[in-house]
Amino acid sequence: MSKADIYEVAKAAGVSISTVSRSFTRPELVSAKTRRKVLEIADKLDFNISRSATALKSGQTYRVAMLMNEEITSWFNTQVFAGIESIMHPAGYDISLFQHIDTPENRHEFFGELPIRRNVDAVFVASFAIDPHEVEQLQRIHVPIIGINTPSTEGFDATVSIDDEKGMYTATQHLISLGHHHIVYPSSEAASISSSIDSRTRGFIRACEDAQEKHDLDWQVLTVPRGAAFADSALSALLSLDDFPDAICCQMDMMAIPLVIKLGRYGHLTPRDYSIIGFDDSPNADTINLTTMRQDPYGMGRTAANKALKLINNETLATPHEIVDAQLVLRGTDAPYQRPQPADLLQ
Amino acid sequence: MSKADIYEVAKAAGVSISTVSRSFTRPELVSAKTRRKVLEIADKLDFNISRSATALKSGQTYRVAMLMNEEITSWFNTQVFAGIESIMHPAGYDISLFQHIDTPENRHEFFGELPIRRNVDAVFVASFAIDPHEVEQLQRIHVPIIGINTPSTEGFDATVSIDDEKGMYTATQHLISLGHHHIVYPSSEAASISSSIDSRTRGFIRACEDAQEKHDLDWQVLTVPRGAAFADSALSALLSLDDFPDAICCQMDMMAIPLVIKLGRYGHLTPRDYSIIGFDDSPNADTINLTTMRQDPYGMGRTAANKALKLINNETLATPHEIVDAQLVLRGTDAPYQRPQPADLLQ
DNA sequence: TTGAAAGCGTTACCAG
DNA sequence: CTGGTAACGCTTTCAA
Repeated sequence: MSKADIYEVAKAAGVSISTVSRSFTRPELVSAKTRRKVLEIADKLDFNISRSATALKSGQTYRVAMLMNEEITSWFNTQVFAGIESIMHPAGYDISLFQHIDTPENRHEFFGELPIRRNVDAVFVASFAIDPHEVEQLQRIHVPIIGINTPSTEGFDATVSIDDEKGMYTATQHLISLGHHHIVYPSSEAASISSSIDSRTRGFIRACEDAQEKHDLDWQVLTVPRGAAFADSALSALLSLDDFPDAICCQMDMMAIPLVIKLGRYGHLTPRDYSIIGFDDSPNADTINLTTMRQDPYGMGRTAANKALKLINNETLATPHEIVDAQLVLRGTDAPYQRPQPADLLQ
Repeated sequence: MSKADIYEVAKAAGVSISTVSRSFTRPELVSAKTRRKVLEIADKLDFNISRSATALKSGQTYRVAMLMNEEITSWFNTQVFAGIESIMHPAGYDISLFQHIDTPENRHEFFGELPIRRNVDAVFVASFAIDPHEVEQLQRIHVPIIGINTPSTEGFDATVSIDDEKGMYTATQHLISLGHHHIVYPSSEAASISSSIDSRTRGFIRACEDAQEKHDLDWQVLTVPRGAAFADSALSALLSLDDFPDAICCQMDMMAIPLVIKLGRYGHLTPRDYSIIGFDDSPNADTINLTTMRQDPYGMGRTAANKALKLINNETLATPHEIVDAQLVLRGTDAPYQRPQPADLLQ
């Protein structure tokens, strides 16, 4: 009694397979009575339309690919994925995930084989720089390519990006306008391929350079190795500075949050002793009261997905390429500059 | 020149479509020279085997469903998903996600329509209680059903679960053995359907009851409303207690982390003034040095996926149902009980 | 409103 | 090792 096919359903309902098919996919073409009967029998026989067959017949795959740097478990990737999913799933699409597309081996394998060729209806590329050659390769699959936080729009049918550079420029400016002079930017080493992280660094540098003369700044980028312990590396680098800075500008909240907590253990309290600003507004940023630049990767995923749906549907996009700004979220880790006071007076 | 089909490739390569097909899926059956030529031409013509057609032909869908409570963005869900993905993707499967399967509307819709019927090769059910009727419904799709942290193994072909109750029993025992007497368990209200959260509460209660007489305990479960602000609710409930507890036992790290940080602002410092233990070992637990019970949802996802693959392959599982224990991770938020001292002596 | 039949792109059997 | 061909389960004209 298991796995009845469309013929059995048709027979049991006393109709043709055409009618069974229509009862599911174009119910309006079938009389209410027939349809009800068909659906009822189908349910009894555990029957349902096969997506594979539908896909084959229609030429669509009802599947989209999502390429990402690193793991889906990172905050940013999860949020973008969830945003895309929230649009694509109800529209009948599954997401085929390709993680770690930023490692040389995976890149080579992926772009060499192009396993998604003819097997997805659209491709999302989240947050990594694919080089011109790879964009070309991707285009050969002849489906819409949608970028999220890609460094360039070149070769993409649509993109959504936050302006990382401008966002970090704003963050830095905020610290400068609070009167801080000694500003450090702890930065984990750039990935092998340029990513949005680098744009942020540029934003910091540009803001400092622009304000340099007027504000007599002492600023620096403090580069630490990538890896799981990057925040601890930054911490120790910070502590080993001759003068502890009066402001710290962070690449991301995942850098800022551990710093706030652990610097506290070494007697450096924010906002009393220094200001610090993060980037992302990721979980726990509000818990520690972190002032930060907010971005909305979930929303970007939704935007990207909506564009993809239109593109799949052969519609033309009014604005294929969108840039959104990060928002300054003022909380409790920033304060106007105050001349440092002898430690024993602080009690 | 776009989207060549298998016939064009065959013609261009001077072979039959059978050979083209075999060159991709059973290369060992084709001579090296022929294969190389076919692959080369296929690449030139942007051709690749269609998964939809393969799926149709083979009767498999190369798709699995994953049902989850709430959103994929939660730490637990993301980890389980990533674990499943890490096994299923290389094996050629996509994951079709069904979120919020715990809300009445979604449940009704999902189990009524059973949209995955005949459309997935396996179903993963993560961390929610489906009632007996729903298990029955699910079984009607005639594919393996694998549970992750389901409250019962009934109706599942395989399950992996952590023993939430035992884990929390252990956590509670640890606090008791440190000499704490006044222990509070802040708990967000149970979801509409029973989940692993409830097991943890039971573990706490049982541990307290078991130790009650011998240790003269004063324990309580402090229930607060669910929702985004559950940690703040717990915080204020805690602060409004007549006597502040000397130990806090938390449902999960997401409760413990904000509490540690925010209680600090109100002058309650751990481990000086109270011990606190979390559950999960989620991100930032180590940053704040939280003593907690570790679970490994990523690993559970992998285990579940491996079971699924075997089941799909009609193999029998030696141990279909596995239970793993949470591990006590001792860090810095627990200490032996000390009689509270007058506040002014603490400076 | 319904039915018959062709065809979507594979795979697998059977020949050669 | 390679080719011909039927069949997988559906959708979609075209006719009735």
